[in-house]
Amino acid sequence: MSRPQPQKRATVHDIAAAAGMSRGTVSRVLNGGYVSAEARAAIETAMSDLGYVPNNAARALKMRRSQAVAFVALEPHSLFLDDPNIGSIMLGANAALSLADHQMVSLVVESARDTERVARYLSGGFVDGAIVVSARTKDPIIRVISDLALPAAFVGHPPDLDQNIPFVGIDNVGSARAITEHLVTTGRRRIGMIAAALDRDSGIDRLAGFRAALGPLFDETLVADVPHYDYGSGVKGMRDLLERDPSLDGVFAASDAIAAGALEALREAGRSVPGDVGVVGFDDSTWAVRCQPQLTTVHQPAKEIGSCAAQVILRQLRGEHPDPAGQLLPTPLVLRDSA
Amino acid sequence: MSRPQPQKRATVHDIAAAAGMSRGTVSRVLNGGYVSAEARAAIETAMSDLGYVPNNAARALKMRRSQAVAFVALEPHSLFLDDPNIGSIMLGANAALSLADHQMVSLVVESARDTERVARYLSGGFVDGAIVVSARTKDPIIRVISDLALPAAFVGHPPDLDQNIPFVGIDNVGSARAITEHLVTTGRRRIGMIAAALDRDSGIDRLAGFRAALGPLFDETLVADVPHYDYGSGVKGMRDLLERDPSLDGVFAASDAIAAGALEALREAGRSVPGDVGVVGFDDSTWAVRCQPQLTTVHQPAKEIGSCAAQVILRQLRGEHPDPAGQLLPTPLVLRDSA
DNA sequence: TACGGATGTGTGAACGTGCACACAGTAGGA
DNA sequence: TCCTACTGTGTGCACGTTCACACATCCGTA
Repeated sequence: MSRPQPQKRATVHDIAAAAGMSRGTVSRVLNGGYVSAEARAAIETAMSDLGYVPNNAARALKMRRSQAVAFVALEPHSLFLDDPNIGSIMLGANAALSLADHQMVSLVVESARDTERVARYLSGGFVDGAIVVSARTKDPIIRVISDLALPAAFVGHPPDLDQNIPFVGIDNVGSARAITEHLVTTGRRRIGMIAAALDRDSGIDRLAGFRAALGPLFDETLVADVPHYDYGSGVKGMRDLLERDPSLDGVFAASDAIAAGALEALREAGRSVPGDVGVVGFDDSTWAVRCQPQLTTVHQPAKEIGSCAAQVILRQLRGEHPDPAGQLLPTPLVLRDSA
Repeated sequence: MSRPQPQKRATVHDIAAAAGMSRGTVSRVLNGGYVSAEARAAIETAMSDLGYVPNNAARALKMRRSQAVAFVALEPHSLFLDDPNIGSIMLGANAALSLADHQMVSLVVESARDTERVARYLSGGFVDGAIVVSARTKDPIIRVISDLALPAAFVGHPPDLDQNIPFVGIDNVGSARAITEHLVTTGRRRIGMIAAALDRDSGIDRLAGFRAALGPLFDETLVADVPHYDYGSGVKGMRDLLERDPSLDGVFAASDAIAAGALEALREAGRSVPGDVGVVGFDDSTWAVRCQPQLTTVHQPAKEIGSCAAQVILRQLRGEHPDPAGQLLPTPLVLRDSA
């Protein structure tokens, strides 16, 4: 028969008894304090003999600290499958938290059921803070976090985000403007955009930057609106644009994946890149160097974003005020072959 | 000044006092039992008035159950950036756990520091079980799990895995054999393979299947050995193969990403696909439909693998014996344009 | 009337930890 | 001699929850 509780785990009591000491002394060995060399040695051998592992749940209950930070990915379906950045952001955050001896735990929110359960999890004392990625306007998770006053950091921020919740991101407006200007200065005149995710700050801002760069050249009809940052949307968006204006000679795609899809649609329409049409992307993800031709794009410092968000949390845990409420990281242009 | 503990959180005591009831009754409202309608109503209004949220740490301490299951991704650097399957496996596992009202928490192990901390986390009572992805031979995490007798499920299994730890995977040998046979039956005669990750079971088994399918046709010199399942490795591996035998007319790539890289190298060498060379991949990931031509490949049921691993854990938590120690999921061939 | 069962409620203990406190011994200085 | 400081150890309590048990009330029936 299988046993629900396989073997009783050793506790501080057991260690104390085995070493002929009291619980307090065991605790001091673990957490620092005055302990004689013999006592320490006796307790340490007892611990390794009995295979002692401290009980996090009890520690968290007593200390009100779990040494864990949540990494919440909202609506990750498209994120994990199409957006290569999320992985880098996670790894960046994990590396920074790891250095401070905190455990990063990633939570995935796909359904309403998930939302509720994750909200309970966040408020239940299992984590000391939360990094939230890709929150949408009015997400219930946001409410939970601000109600609880849980230390938090948003990666990108939805338009209606509470003012005093810090966020980390990039200057989407400025970067979009810069890369669009690259198209202009290299002689493109009929420039369109495949805009995506217009319900998120990133999508809205990239469109705004595009518009600002073009000024009077901006033409509303040359903006194709697609739902997601993925390859398929790129193919469809590009076909759409070509239909609206066959004389198009420049395209700003809201992501590298979209740009890759656009390249495909252009190839199928018999246009050469960068000869007939200049294409630029956004993200500098693995897509950028896989494409033929390789993409000129905006480098998004995903790893740094992750580690920066982690720092924001750690500062709050130390009781410091998160200095700049919002933090924007630099995004250099990467010039390759597509424009 | 910032306050370390923002506001005192309401406890069952506070709720009981506010509702004029005892803690026991509050607990019964939460967990079921005999409660009168009035008492229930009073307690429920008190709970929403005070914004009560149960403390998971206390519950976990008392119950010895956290209702959380870890999803441990070992050496995820390449996983998250190159392997599109890991995301689907995660989402599949999360969906299944979600249905059973369990929280999936993903842990990332990149460094030795991570290994130790994750081991502590797993043994500390914050999770009831663990799904382990992509374990390598002799990973310390494996030892921790079997020492603790923590309910576990491996996705794929390293060659030296303890016999009684259940795993979920696919029949890499059989699938590789089947897809290679497709090359043979469509008339290819000089068939090479780009083999990857020969330190993992998946890599070893795919090579074995390839060899078995070819029988006497197998030629040791037509196997290019690359370290990872990624695009860049595909490009390099294909160049290598073409150099070894320019008359090659078929290639089995150990992953779709590798196949995509191979297509690139073939294009650069002026070979047509599938005209001159037939190419087949493995995974049926998003790569497969992005390529030109689209890939004939082996469908890997990533989502099902995840949910199956979750089921294995849930069964163990119910005290059932994990019925089949190892479970292999079917992998249909997907015929597209590349061979 | 008395009894057993169903329904409803309160109380004490325990989960495993860390910390405040109490206590004991030693040493140095006024 | 007394006071203080430092080192080393043991004890009680609290963190917030759940569960077993005790108690209380009501009903139907013997």
